[in-house]
Amino acid sequence: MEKISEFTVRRLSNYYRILLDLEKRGIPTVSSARLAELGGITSAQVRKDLSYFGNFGTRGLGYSVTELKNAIVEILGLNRQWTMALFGAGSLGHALFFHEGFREDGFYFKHVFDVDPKKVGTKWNDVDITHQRNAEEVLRRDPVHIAVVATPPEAATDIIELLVRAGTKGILNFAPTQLTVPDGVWLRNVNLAVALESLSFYLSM
Amino acid sequence: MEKISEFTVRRLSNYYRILLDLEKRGIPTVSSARLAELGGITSAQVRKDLSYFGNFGTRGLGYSVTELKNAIVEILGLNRQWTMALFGAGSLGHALFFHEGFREDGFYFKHVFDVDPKKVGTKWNDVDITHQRNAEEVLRRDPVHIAVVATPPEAATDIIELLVRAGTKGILNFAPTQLTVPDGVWLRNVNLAVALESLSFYLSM
DNA sequence: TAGATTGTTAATCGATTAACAATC
DNA sequence: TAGATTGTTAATCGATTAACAATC
Repeated sequence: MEKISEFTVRRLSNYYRILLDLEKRGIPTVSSARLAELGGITSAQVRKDLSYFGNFGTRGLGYSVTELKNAIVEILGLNRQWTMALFGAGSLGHALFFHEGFREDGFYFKHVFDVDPKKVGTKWNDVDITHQRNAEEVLRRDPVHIAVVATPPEAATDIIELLVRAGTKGILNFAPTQLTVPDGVWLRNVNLAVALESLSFYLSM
Repeated sequence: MEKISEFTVRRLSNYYRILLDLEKRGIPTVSSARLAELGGITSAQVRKDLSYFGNFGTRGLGYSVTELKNAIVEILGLNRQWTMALFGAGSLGHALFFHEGFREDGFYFKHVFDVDPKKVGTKWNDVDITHQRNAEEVLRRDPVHIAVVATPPEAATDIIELLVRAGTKGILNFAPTQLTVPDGVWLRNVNLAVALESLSFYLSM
């Protein structure tokens, strides 16, 4: 397979959400031009993105909403369950754990780790909050696909190292810490401050 | 001023955080090569990014950590207070409201809006939670620089419209809704599902 | 001075867009 | 068939990197 850029993958996520909405509204087909309009991009971009993965449309007619949605579900790997472990049971961790959209997409939390003795031993839904010192052992015994790091920045580096040792292959990091991972491990950073600072930059102009 | 890309602005945010850390560790100077190493990019990229805004270094010696940090603070507009309004007092809104890093950077919430009668009338710290139907009036009387939207996706479109009417110029949107704003209004989207779907895509390969 | 490192220009790389033959 | 729209190639645009003169 030709190398797929992160840009393309992010747009696929967007097409997926747009198609879900069209399907809910009972719209049977969509053209690349309409999909582009709804996504705020060009129709050439839409067709180019899809062309990496196959031919999903019909010339003259466009795309079947349901078929294209199902194809993107396959491409993004959303046709199965993804297990996750949460590090950090603070307010951000809480928001992520209880975020409806994740479970609907097939992502669900199996483990929660924290260092706060007041939290360790309690439960969120039916998931125990475990002390972080046991995380490596727990994840070796009962691995997850993805770890979500929502701890203070100082804690993130150690957590990444234990995750690599435990064999976790996907990491979503919310801590504003520069992290590196070996080949074969996928790391995505979400930095809330960066988005705000981009606004303050453009608002200052 | 030459047009500055969003890529450059995001890297400036990163340089800022790296420089804060170097300063805290008492390191007086840094070269573009070292800054690049810490940020996981190339030294040419660092020098190019900075060159849009001025000459901050000394040939042969590199950059003064404190001076460069202060210069970036100016560039990003972090040398002042930014007022914000939060829409949606759910668990994500709660996490954002109580997020330490924002206030440290000069961003703070002045208003919180929600539609839940159980929440309206209560307070977070010293900020009243107000019914969303009064948001436009409140924001006209007491405007903010930035609105943060952490509501269900169905609510986002109406909120964006009221914000535009109220004259709010910066919007940080967490709702997975395709939104458009007129010229002069800056919108940034943060979509948590997109980051996870990018992981599931690459993990599926 | 000699070594180090910036600031900037030119070259490269990769992503987006335009254009159009294929075809429903 | 005629009009519409895909899939793909080539052209364009913009971002990154290499290279190096300037200079501390």
